[in-house]
Amino acid sequence: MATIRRKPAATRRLRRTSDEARAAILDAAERSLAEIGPAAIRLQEVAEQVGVSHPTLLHHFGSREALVKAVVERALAALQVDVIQAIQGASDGEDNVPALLDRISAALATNGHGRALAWCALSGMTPAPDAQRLRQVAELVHPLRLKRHGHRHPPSFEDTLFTLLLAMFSLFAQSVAGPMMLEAAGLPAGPETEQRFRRWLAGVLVAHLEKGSERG
Amino acid sequence: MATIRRKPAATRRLRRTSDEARAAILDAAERSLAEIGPAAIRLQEVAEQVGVSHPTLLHHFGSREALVKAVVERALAALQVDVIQAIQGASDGEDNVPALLDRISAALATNGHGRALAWCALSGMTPAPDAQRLRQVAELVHPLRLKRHGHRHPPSFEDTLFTLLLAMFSLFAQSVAGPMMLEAAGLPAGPETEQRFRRWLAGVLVAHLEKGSERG
DNA sequence: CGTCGTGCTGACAAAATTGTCAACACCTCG
DNA sequence: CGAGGTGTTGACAATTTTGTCAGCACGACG
Repeated sequence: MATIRRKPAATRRLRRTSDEARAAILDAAERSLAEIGPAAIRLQEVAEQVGVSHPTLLHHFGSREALVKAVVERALAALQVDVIQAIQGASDGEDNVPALLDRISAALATNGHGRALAWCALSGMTPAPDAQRLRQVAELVHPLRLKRHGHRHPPSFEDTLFTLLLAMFSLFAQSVAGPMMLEAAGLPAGPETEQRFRRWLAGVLVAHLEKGSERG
Repeated sequence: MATIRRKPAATRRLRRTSDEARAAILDAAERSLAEIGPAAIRLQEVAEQVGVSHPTLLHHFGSREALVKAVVERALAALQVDVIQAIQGASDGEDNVPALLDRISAALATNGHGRALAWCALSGMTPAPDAQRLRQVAELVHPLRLKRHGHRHPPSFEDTLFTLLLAMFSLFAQSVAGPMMLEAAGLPAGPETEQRFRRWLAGVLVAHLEKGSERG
């Protein structure tokens, strides 16, 4: 049996370490995820972006499903880190809420991570359990709020949690459907308007957080 | 040439009017849309749900793309109607905000229309231009708010618009990512918790809407 | 410099999916 | 009851996409 004929490599073949290859592949796949969603992650297309052939992806990840899973997990982990850093970075004072919202918004925007989160929610993918990150943040913030607050009518922990939830809901929705909603509102689409809304939201949140201390 | 052999129809073949067939097909396709997204709308699967063969879908819609478009347009139109009805139905008084939020939330939940909206936003589908529905609502509500309000520091129209936007963002996000977010918050997932958040949100919104009149 | 591990590839296979087409079946109308 | 219109279908074609596999190529290491 003659051996099967092969084309000689026209150019010097690129050879990466396994980790480098996986990272390059995940980068390309993540772009597809953010643009159209998980269905857009096609082996051929991703391989083309990376500059390799599609069996290479299967070599590194085993199957398309495993690749998608890896992309999603990495994106969500990065988002989590970014959001936590945003919160910690703005924890110097509660009066810096506008900057905090901007940072979280930026974290949701980078690499389409907010959109990736939405795709996950819609696809029914259960990301790695979040270990109740929001609750942890609330447990961190609530004592500070109580300290600031007069002792009459102290706000409940649930109120702090819901306030956080409201902020996350709003920023998440803005990152996913911001342009569509702004258009429906007859507002000029664009980052300026979105930031304007965020500043307004910061005012509402602060007013709520400080409500009651004025009454005491 | 002998004519091609055909299987005789085992059972009496169902025959609908064109409109009936289209509606049945759209119903089945919408279920797929809400469950997994536009990519889940597969001719074979939808046809199976309807109980017809897949060329029937192509006969009625011409192509898969046209079918998806029809599903999306119908879903979004229905959502729009539901939301407007919810707002009008609760327009008897501003103090009925909790009921209003519940109604809009229900509109977003029925038939997964909120999820469909999210899929559209993520897929980059531009639905039929909304004719700035949110703005129209704001223009309806703002005068009422001004009338209720003392004449000192009258709220701006933009403030009313942003308040509406905040409500829509929150309810939209809750309909899409509610369970995921609640879990991250360490709250028990379920409609009770979601309603609880909505009531809390209503309180925040009302407080904001009435703010300033207390100062005057 | 040989050989060994592994990143990488072309060719092929298999399955799924969209779309085409001629023919069939049922209803309506003259 | 015959003819036309149209909803419906099985069979087929073409394309796309995932997955398999044997073998090549490049770097490391003795």
